Amino acid sequence: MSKFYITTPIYYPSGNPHIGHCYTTAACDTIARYRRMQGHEVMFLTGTDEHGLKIEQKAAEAGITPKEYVDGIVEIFKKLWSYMNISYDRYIRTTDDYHVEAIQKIFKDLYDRGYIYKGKYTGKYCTPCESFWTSSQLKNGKCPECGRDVIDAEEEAYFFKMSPFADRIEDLLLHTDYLQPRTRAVELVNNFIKPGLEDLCVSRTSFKWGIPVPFDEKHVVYVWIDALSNYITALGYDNHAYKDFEKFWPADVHMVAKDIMRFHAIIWPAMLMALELPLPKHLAVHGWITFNGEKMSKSLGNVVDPFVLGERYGADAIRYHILREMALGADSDFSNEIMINRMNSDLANGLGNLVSRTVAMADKYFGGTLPEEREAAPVDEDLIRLAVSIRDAVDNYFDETQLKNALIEIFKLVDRANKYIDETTPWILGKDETKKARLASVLYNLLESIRIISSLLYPFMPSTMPKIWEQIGAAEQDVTYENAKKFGVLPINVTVHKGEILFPRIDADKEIDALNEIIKKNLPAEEEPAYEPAPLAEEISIDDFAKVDLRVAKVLSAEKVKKAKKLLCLQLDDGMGGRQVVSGIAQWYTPEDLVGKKVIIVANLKPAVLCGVESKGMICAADLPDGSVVVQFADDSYPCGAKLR
RNA sequence: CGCGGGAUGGAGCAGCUCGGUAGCUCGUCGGGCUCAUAACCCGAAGGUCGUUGGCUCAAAUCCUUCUCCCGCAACCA
Repeated sequence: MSKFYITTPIYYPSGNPHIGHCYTTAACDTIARYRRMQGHEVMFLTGTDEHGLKIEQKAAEAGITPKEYVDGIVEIFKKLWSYMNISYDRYIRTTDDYHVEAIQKIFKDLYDRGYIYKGKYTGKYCTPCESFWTSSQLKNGKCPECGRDVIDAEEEAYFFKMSPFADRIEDLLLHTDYLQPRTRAVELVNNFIKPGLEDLCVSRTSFKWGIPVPFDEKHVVYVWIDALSNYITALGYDNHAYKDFEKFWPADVHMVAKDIMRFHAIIWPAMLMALELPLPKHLAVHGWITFNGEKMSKSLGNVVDPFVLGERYGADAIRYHILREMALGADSDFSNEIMINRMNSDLANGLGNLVSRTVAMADKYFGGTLPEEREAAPVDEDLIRLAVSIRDAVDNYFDETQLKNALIEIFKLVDRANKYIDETTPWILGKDETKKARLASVLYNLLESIRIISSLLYPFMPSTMPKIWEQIGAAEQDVTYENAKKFGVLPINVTVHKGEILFPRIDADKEIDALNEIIKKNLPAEEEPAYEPAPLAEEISIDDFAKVDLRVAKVLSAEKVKKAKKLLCLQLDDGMGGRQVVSGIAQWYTPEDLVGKKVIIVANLKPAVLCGVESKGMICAADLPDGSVVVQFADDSYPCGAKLR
């Protein structure tokens, strides 16, 4: 028996799971179930990445220990997975003892091999938050957490050498089918490999909630090694908790969302190369689920609670919707309208109704049990031909991780079967005693089509398909992968059982109203985030202030900086010969808005180069609560160059 | 000229690798049917396949110009 190892990322439990987590996990679950059906020995791994500063802070806010905090959220993740029928084989938590032990060994191993060395990490540091930020994380040059000033600082840290692996990674991305879809390979290579791979900072001293570096206890292992290694520690690599490493490694598929593609496309292979381990076969990257076109986020107030959706429509309907809607690589928009349309047209009108009408007719005309007499007709052939061909097509799509297309393929048979009913008009046959044999054939062919459909659909909707099997009188041995390619599997005198409606039709208008109601109610966002002015900066003396030279200047001309989204380049008359200033206000002001107006500038600011354009000074403007910026215009009567104090 | 992706009937997408009747889902309109969850089936309307030029007997498909969108990178001094 061949093996198949598939993983979700390990999720960061700094908040409750949302529909995006559901997508990745449901997709992996579907693949895992399909592979099991095919007879592979499957290892399906998911878990949580539980260390780091953010967890430490969240726990502190809640007044509990980090472990207590993550325990609570992990509970919710597991509950959701059980609710969504996720058949994971193993759940790894980075706080598990065996993982901690293994990470320490791996870190030491990499150090001994010479790939990890001690160095200095420099960055922008916010003292009150005790956090380092990269300059791109800063907001308006200030700490993104608290809005206060940051200082240049450095801390001692361990680094992982990336450069030795650059060539091999480039080859992996460009010349193998590791990355699925391949569209982003060139982008990764151009942006990260060609400019030179920077060594990776793999330890921190600025927070405590992590795995201590074994030979230098004031450091904790930073996320890369801690989290990415889960894919091997969960199999027992460098630990004694499990013994499956030899059997399951390398992974067949790591599935991730595009935001963490880079780590899995570059860092993870580099680590494995350093450890001299085989590389995973595929990295399947999917897009984000957007909500009414916007990226899902709590602050936008559009998080759809999977528990709420599941309660209303059932886990299978949600699984179907997200798997049917999402294509590998691309984002897909999630809205209540799209979701309800999909569930109504495919599940209720298409599949559900097909089962319902077929079973109802068998019941009505034959009391539930088909007679053994048969009469074939040419019109049957097309249906049967399609029915036995579906499995191969689905196989191919699974090999390419194209679950959406697999579903489309299966539903072609649903449509074909519904059409077959019209072609054969069983309700007319039913009125003619001499047509009983023909009628039995028609119904049998329909039941067989449904059997094949439901067998192949089982990995997608594992709780509803058994209900269909019950209704069409299929036994467990009838709905195997093997039989999904055969026609004529059900007993000739099969007995159907009328059952509940599988997918109730949803009243779209009412339902959308109801959902909007719920969204509104669930959002504490109603507490209009009162405008919180940024915290007061540190007190300064009059001498400090005297260092700042504020001047009035007139905008002579302005133009957008090419290649920059936010920057305007302004030529100013500062009464001192003129100067050029670049300002990040292009989103809120056009050049015409500014020309001729007078502004206040910080005139003695050290010049800097932004996007290749020199800027001498900065324009004074106010930050608004919604993130926009308002320029402080000066009265036209002020002379250019006038000094403010 | 930073890198990459995209622009196809009202909406959302496929087709483009390897040129040759423009297809699917939803929506709209008309018809059929009555077994079924007001479901199902058939038909119709609706597209100069973003723009310019080119190669070709023939271009949505190959090359070129431009415009606009979206990622990534850079940037609110």
